[in-house]
Amino acid sequence: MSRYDPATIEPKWQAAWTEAETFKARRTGDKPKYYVLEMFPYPSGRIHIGHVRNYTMGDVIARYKLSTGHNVLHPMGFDAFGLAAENAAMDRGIHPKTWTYSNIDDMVAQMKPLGFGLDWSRMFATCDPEYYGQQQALFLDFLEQGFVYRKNAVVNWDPVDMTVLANEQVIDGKGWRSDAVVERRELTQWFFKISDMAGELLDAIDELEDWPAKVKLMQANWIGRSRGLEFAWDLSAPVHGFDKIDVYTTRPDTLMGASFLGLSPDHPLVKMLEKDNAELASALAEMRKGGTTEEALEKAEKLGFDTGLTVRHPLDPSWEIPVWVANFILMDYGTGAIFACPAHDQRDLDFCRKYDLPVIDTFVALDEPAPVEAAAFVPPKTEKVKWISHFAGLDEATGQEAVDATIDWMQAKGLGTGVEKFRLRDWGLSRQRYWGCPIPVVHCETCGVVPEKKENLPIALPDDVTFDIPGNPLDRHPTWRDCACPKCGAPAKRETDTMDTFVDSSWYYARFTAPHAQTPTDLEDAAYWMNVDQYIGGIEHAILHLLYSRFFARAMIATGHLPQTAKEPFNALFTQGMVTHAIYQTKDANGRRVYHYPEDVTVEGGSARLKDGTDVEIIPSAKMSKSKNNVVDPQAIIATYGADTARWFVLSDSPPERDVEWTASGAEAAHRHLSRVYRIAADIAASDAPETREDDALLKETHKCIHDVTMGVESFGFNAAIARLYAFTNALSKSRAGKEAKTFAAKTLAQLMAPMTPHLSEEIWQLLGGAGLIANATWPEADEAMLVEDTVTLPIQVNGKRRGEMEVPRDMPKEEVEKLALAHEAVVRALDGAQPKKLIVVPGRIVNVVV
RNA sequence: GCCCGCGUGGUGGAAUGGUAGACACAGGGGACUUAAAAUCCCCAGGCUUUAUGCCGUGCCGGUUCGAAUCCGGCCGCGGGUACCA
Repeated sequence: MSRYDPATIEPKWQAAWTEAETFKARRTGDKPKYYVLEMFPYPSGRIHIGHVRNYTMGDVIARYKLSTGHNVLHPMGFDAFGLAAENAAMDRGIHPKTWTYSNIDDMVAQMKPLGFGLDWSRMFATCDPEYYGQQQALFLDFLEQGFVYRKNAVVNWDPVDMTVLANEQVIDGKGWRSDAVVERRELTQWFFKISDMAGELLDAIDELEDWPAKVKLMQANWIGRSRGLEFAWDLSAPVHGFDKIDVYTTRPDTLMGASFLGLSPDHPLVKMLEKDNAELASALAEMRKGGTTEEALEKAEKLGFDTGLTVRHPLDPSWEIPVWVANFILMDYGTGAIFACPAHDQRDLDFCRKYDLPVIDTFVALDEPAPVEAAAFVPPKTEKVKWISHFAGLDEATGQEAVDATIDWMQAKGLGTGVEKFRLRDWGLSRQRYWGCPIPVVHCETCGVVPEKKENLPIALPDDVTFDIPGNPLDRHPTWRDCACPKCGAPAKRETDTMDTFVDSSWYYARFTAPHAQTPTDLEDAAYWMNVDQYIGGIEHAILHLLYSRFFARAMIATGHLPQTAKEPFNALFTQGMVTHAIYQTKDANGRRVYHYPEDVTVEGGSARLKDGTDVEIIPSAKMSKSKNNVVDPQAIIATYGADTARWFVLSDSPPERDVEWTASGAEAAHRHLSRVYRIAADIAASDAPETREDDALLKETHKCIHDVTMGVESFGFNAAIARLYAFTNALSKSRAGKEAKTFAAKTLAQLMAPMTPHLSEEIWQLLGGAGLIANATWPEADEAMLVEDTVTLPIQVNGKRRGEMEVPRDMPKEEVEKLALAHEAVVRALDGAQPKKLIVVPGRIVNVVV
């Protein structure tokens, strides 16, 4: 008898699927469609075990849906623009294009042996001119529709390298290469008007029924709807044409606690003041140091500068408060100006203590009415508090009631306007980099900013660029910028900014429905295949990628590139966990970290050392990263055990949504199990056992297994489904049923395993005389009548603790269960002649006696 | 800092208000074998006075007849934080 030999069978069945075009997506009228999509990978060059896990999950769904009678679309592509290619160019002198396409070739070559049921004919990379040319066409349509505009925005500026840095290139406020302190500098940049859709994007979250609640919550918080009051403070004396300052506050009820008026360093008034105030200018320079991330801004030391100006309190013109510039006030949110109420905001309080500004209580706790000292009093908005003196006449009210009453009161007096605002900012899409999609506009001296003509698309990246000096090579290219103005024909200059790579990934799902169409999409194909029925990806994309995609779908509908029904492009979302692996690190003579490969480290009982005996520090459960040398390469596992073992193992032990720590030992065991399944099937094929009394029991087991595994696959409970398959394999192995019953059981087992271990399943299917490819076979259906047991084991609790159990008919009436339970030895002993205080019977589940 | 998760035996995990530890890994014991590998069978949360016992799901408290599960507060870890993708 032959042994399980994946090296032979895996290429054989892959060839058979290719030959039969099993996974080619087809549009036919007789079947429902199903579109399953995994977030496409960045072509780093090597697939890692996390990719294997991610794509295996998608493949399980795709193959399952194929066998339940769907036309399945399951495509693959590459998110191929981005920083890493430029870094490779700088570090190793390889052209980004060469590097990227060679990485794509390598990754495809590594993915194909895994036997994923993908329609490879639809593959594309976002750096293909065919793709980004259509993206440029989309951009032009968005521009025409008013979804795109230009404005100033801050970037990380490296003053030594004279270049813009990405946030990840800013380390502790310094440039990663130059080590210079980074500054925030303003540039004119392109923006998508996503904020116009903030309310719609927020409200529509409720429609996303099959999205994880945590993702919906994260998006809702990110969009951040708030209701507040916008009102003006009159300057005591007008300056630079300003006679008042508009502020927005979500806590207008604390207006009587105003201590100072704060301006963002980027506020227009501050920019005017800066011009003739050297002291202010130098304070602002200090405030503008450091990166642009929200985290950096939040954690930065709170700095202030007294402008010397004062404003009049809107409710009492004789009350004047000072105007300060404060670095924690964001120009992007509200009006870029606030009033501070230190008694009820910790950040304001810290600021006021630092700069010796007054702290005025406006409300106190009902139970402990103490004035604010070191900690601001910030109760939940739903908690009732006592107001010291409230202008709208409140005595005891919650914060929310006070806010609403204040807004009404201020509006009635004509002092302000209640407004709704969002935290969500417009999407800045300009990148001052080479390796991205060129923004298809032209700068003309007479016509200004002019959109490129569609017939000139794609505006392709030039190949002859170098990366020996920092900055954008498009900026210094001798000829690429030169062009004719599409409007007047005069010599003009191309825009040299390229698009954020999030643009590339915001519509690729739509492009997969017609990857070679001469327009961004083909409406018929899009109408057939959209929406993505199941989207699978990492939780790290919970906000940006998924929100931008939702925006893009709407903008594409508005510009006629998607049907109305594609407003929410992802019907169901599943966020899988990461595969993590310990990092092994030591420090060199200079105290710098040195990372070691797992194979160079001996781990024994929680401590690790190198071959030369050096102690190694173990950092557990870290995200796999090439630079940390902790990436597990699936190639070795596939070479040793085959793709099915790798696929089975990555699904078997952990729930798919959870992070999983990679250990090598499990792969061996997974392979032993698959060999065992093969052996069991081969034994059955070779046997001629007649039918026995055990046939029915095995048949029943088989149907229970069909039911449980189907439920598992439908609900992403892959690990539970696999545990069930282990148990069923054990049952089949021990069963003394006859050949016919066992053949049915083994063929069913092969079918239930097929989404996970497709090659082995095809082999077993063939061995046991199954017709055609198992990939095309109809998914087995459980016979409901076989799933029901006649009796159940009821646990008996006394005071909630398990004290015994009894076997009763499944449908025994409650009264009889009670009678039996009270007669149970353990209950009799516990009662000791007394009456039970309470008797709880949950039919089919449990009995609890309270004594 | 802020937002969102997660935390269960030596290990991965199961159980989503009803028998905590299914199914595996690693470990221990046995069968088969001249021997080994492979295979098959069995054991296995902790404690102790070995029982009809006690403890036990990060920590503290609460709700409930009953909590890993729900609520409140802490601790630890992870993801995101708008130019990594």
